[in-house]
Amino acid sequence: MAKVLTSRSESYAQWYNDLVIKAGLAENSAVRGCMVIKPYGYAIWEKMQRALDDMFKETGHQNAYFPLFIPKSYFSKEADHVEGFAKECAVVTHYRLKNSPDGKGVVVDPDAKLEEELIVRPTSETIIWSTYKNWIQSYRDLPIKINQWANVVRWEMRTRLFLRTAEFLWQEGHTAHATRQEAVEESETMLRVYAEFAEKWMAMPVIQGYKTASERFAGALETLTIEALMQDGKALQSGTSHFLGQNFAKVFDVKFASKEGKEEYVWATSWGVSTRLMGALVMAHSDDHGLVLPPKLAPIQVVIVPIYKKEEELAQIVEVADKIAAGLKQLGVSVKVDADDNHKPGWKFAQYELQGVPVRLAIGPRDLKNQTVELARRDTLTKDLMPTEGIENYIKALLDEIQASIYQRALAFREENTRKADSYEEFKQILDDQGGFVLAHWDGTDETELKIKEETKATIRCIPIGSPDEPGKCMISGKPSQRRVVFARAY
RNA sequence: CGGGGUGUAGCACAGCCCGGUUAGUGUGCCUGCUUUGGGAGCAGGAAGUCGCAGGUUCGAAUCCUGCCACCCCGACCA
Repeated sequence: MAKVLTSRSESYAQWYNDLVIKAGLAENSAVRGCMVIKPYGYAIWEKMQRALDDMFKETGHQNAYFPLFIPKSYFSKEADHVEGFAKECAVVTHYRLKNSPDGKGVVVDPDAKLEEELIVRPTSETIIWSTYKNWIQSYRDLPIKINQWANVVRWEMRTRLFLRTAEFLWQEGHTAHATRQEAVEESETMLRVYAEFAEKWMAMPVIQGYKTASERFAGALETLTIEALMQDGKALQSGTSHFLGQNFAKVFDVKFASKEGKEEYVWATSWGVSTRLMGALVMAHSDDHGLVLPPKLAPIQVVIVPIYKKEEELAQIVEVADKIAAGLKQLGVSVKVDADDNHKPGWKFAQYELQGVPVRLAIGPRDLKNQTVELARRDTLTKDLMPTEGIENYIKALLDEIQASIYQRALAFREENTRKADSYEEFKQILDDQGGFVLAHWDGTDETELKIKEETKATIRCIPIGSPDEPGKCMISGKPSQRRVVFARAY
C-alpha cells in the first residue's frame, strides 16, 4: 500500500491508495515528484482558490500574471544579496529537438542552445520586482498589491505527495508600500486572511505566530506563519506571510519619490499558500473510510442514491430525488443525483464516503411509501430516517452544523494534543509518547533551538501571537524567557 | 546527494533464494443471465516488451554487470 501522506499512520495508508485510484484525487506522475490532480481533487482546489481569491479582493488586491521562465541573470542579482535563496531549479538550456541520427526517437538539437539559460520559476520575486522597478516612481504609484495564481517548480531532493511536490500550484502575493508600518500591517492582515480561511473554510484550527530567525524566509525581516496539527501529531506549516523590509527593493533598485520629494526604497511583503493545503485537508480530517470534507469545500455537498429493483421504481424515485435536488439547488447547495445503473447502492455508498461527500440521501421503495429518506452524515457516519417534507431546509442547516462540528473536532484534538513542558526531560517524553504541540520556554538563541532540533527533531513552529506573558526559564539554558513558544515535530 | 527497498496485465501482488512446458493469483475490464436497503453471484472471454541494455547458459522473470524509474529514512523546503 502506498503510505504517502503519513508514513507513521497506518489508517490513512489503508484507504489512501484506493482514493488515489478510484476517487481521482492525485497520483504520482512519471515526471519526478510532480502530481496529477484528477478532476474531483481539482474541484476541491478550485473551491479553495475561489474562497481565497474573494478574500484577497476584499483586502484590496488584484490578480496579475508574470512569466514562467526567468532569465538566469535575474537570479544572480538576488543570490548576491539573499544568502541561501538558491533553490533546486529546473533550467531550460535548449529550445529545439530534432530526429535522432540513429533514427530512434528525438534528441536535443545541440545547435539550439540558448545564449542565456532560463529558470523555471521556483518563486517569482525576481521577475516581479524587476517589473515593479518600472512601475514605481512616485508615492502616488503605491501601494501595489498584486497576487498571482501560478505553478512553480522546485527540484527538491525529496518529494512528498501534496506536501512537497516538484511542481505545485500556489498563489503568491507581492506588495510594495511607501512606509514600513503599512508593509508590516499588510503582512499581518494576510496572515489573518490565511488563518480565517483555514478555520472557516477548511475547518482546520491554526496557531498564528512569528517564525524564529533560523526558520525565516531568506531575505525576510519577519516571517509569519499559520501552523496546523495533523492527526498523527505532527505539525504542518500551512501558510506564510513575510515582511521583507527594504531588502528586495535594494536588490532590485526600486525607489520612489516621497511626498517630501526624497528618494526612498519601497517596503515589501510577500505571502503564499499552495496545494499543500490539500494535504493539510486530507490529514486533518480524514478517517479510515476516506476523505472527510468540510461542506464549504466539498465539490458535491449532497448525493442522492436511489435504491430500486425495477425500472418503474427508479423512475419514481428519481422524480422525488430530482425534486429534492431542485429544492437544494435553490438554497445554494450543490447536489448530485446518482441514478447510474452500473453500480449498486453499496458500491456508491462506499465511493462517496471515500470522496468525503458530507451528506448522503438514500431513497428506496420503502421511503416512497412512507415519504421518508435515509440521511447519512459523513463526519459522524450516522444514519437517520427523515421525513421528505422539509428535508431541503434541514439539510441546509445541517451542512452548517457539519462544518462547525468538523472544526470543533479538530480543535478538540489540537487542545488534547497541546501540552506544556517545564523541563527538557518532560519535553522529550511528550514528543516521544504523544507528539503534538509542546509549549515550552526558550532563551531565544539559535544555539538552543539547534540543539533541540538535533536531539529531538522538534522545531519551534512559531512564537505565537497574542499568547499571554508568562515569565519562566529556558528548559535548556535556564535563562529567563518571557513567554512559551510552540514546539513540534513537523512535516 | 548518503542509507535501505521495490520494479511481473489497468491496479495490488505471488513466482526469483534452488534457471526447465503455454508466467500465475486477487481485483478491475468485456459478454450473458440472475441481482440491487452497505463495495453482488455464476458462466464464458480479452489483456503481459516479467523496468531497460548487455552477459552467463542448451535454456533466464529467476544468476551476473551496468543503467533507469519509483517508494521509504536523512540533509533541503510551501
